[in-house]
Amino acid sequence: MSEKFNPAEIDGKWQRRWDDRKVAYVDTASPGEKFYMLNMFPYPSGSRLHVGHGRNYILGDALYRRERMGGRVSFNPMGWDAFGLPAENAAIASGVHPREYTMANIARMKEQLRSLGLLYDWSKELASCDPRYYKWNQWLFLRMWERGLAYRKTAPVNWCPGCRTVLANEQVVDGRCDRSDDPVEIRDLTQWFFRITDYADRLLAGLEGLEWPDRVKTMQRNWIGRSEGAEILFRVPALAEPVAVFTTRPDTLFGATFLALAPEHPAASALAAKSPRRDEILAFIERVRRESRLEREAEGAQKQGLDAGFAAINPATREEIPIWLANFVLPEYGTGAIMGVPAHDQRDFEFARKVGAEIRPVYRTAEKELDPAAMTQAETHIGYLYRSGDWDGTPAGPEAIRKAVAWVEAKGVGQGKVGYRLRDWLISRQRYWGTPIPAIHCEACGVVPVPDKDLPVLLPEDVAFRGAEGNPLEKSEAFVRVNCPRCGRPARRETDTMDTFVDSSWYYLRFLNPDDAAKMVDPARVAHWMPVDQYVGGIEHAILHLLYARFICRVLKDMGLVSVEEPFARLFNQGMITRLNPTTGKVEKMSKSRGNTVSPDELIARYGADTIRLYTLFIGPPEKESEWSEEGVVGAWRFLNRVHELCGRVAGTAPAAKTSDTPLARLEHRTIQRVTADAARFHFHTAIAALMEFQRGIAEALDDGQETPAAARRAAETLIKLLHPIAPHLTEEWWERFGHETLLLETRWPEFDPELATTPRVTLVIQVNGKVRGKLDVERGAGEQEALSLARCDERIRPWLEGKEVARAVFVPDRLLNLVVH
RNA sequence: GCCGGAGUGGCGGAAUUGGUAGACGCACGGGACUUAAAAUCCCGAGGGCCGAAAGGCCCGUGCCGGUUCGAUUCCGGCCUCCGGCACCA
Repeated sequence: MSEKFNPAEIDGKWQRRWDDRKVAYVDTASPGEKFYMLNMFPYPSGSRLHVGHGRNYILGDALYRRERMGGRVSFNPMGWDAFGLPAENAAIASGVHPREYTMANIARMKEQLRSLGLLYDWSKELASCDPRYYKWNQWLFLRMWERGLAYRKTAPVNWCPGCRTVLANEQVVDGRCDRSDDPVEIRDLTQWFFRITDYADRLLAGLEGLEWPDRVKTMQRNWIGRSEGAEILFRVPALAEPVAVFTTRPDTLFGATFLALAPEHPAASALAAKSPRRDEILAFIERVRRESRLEREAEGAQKQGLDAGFAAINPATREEIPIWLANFVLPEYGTGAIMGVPAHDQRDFEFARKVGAEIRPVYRTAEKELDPAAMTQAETHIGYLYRSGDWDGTPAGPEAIRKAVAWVEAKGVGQGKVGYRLRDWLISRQRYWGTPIPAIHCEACGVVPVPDKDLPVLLPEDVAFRGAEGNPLEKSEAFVRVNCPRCGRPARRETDTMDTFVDSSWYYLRFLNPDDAAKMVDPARVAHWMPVDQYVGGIEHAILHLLYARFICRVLKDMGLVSVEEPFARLFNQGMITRLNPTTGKVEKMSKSRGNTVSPDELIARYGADTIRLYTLFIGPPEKESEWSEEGVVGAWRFLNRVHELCGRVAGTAPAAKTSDTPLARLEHRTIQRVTADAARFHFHTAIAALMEFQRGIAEALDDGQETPAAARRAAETLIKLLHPIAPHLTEEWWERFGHETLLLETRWPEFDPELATTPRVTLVIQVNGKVRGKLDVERGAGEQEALSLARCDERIRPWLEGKEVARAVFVPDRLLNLVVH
């Protein structure tokens, strides 16, 4: 009957036209109300995109087109997070250079994005593996080094044997490498760090004002892990220096019956040196250090301890307490030493029970005292203090803690302190495909920064990958051999490269001046365009990328280059797309490794980009995970064809000039209202439902002869405008066939008349005692008296009122009348 | 253990501030068109009970209770699932 539309023809035609006219180009120096839309820039992976990947780009493009039609100068750039291990691993496996591999992937991915009708300002395209980009990583590194924010230290760090590199804490998940899944080992290595801990409080405070999903903010809060407490000094007669412990419960100080050191603590080896059991102690230290993080932090891991044979003095009781070395004390948190209060801390309790340390309660209730021998667990929050000198009688809580902090400060044995779980960001990697760290090791001068004039430090391209062990940079003599910039004598270049999360921590700024050879960021453009108004990307970056970007943005602000603390005002995390896996019979995340992916290419070939876009947006609320269904795609295809057919029916008529008060006009205005509101909260699935009703309404009005073709044509033009962000190709095509010379994308979003967005008559629900007993069709604005008399006369209502007395009537205008009867 | 989120037909989901629960779509059933099929269009449908039918009644948004004329929505107590953190002192 009706011709289907031909997506192959229409898609290509409009994609070419958008390209030719450079419709997405934005002069970032130009004024005007701005909207900065940004999708997290992708890693150009070797595998093709599947429809699960498409969701966040499609959503981003729909938002971009919608905002743009709203009249704001909208910027939607795209780039490539192009450094990283997979390219290097591919090089090792196949011999093809990471650059060649990456560039081929970029070209292919770009074509895939284009085939979905996604509009980006490609004139701003950047790739982090481009020396014009990574030069500024190096420049930033040097500035941070000058400010003491980049530094080198020897520390126990996470080593992934599979990736043959160190990892940041954020990249270790359950003791395993988040990329290769290998168990992570702890090694003592000298590495480069960024001092993110200096920004812990600011990173925490900034979360308050962000329009981000609560779960992401919570995850960041937990990761920063702020806790208030005190640092308390314990004198150790055998050592010159006292040992400091960090505790959140200084109020339990009188109950501290032992001191426990992480085996990595300097005092541990110092004591070993003085001990007759030196070898035994050193062996214990060595054994714990060799445990992987996985073993040491595993759930239910056994607490192990060794009595060092020395005493410390509890500053409150002045009694001698034993010093233990314990595997559950973590070297990186607090001071690496704790005071053990077994009566009131569960971990200390378990340890005390295991090694036989004293359990001394300092809290009791009025009714009873705790009996150490009978306790089965620590009591962390009970009663009031006793056996605690002047603090006796203070109830457990903040007051007790305040008293204790004041006391240790007055006695000079400690001070109030805030502890963080957050550790400094380890940024060096022992791999090739990343930004070279601009440092030079000179025997005479030490570690010397590369002078700015020598930037960028280029990655050497002629290195061998196949069969190579370790970092190929180390074997590149041309790269390593350099003269010291300070003394001029032969020196060695640093061969570590930067974590790729350095690249992604500031790329959103570089889109504003990607070709600027003179400076990293352009403060004037940043002042106009930042923050990003809408950031869209996956939840997997909740901590890593988003925390680092917030950190670096603050560093740049402190350098006077950036005007904002927070780079991303609003964040949206799209939900995963899942699909029934035919092999396992389970609904799983769509992924290549699970073998349940759907390729957009075949679907585009069959149904066109608009169908895929529409279905992807229709599948469910975008923040939730949604299951892909092959059959569902057909529904989207049918709808677009109904739109196509409708447009064909009205194309021959000129549109009616004005909206008059007709049912169709009212439907039109109500649809504009609904779609506008739904799009504002990204709920395109309900917007599409409204558009489906609208399409049907227009078609029916035309079929019934209720409306003139001119009025239907008018309505159809509104329909395709509202549909444009979702299905841009078909709607542009009809806009042109309707005789318009402008692009639909460049028209204004329709506005609705609030008066017309309502209906003149409404259904008034009649309830009796809260149950629906009838419905009345009444004029909008009908009064209570009128409704009441209509209800009393209604045949369906009357039986429910007979012989009863209406005690009360609840009337909600235009909605319901509830009669309460007895 | 702590934090965050979710639970509605056969399925995806809707119901913006408490006011007709199930919009829209998929799948399904029936019909129209067709020689036939595909495609398309129209109609139907939460469950149970009564009725020849028109229609009517009861139940129903994870469970139990509360507030209210009225609760998917608010409050209290649970259950289940998903995600994050967790020997962080």
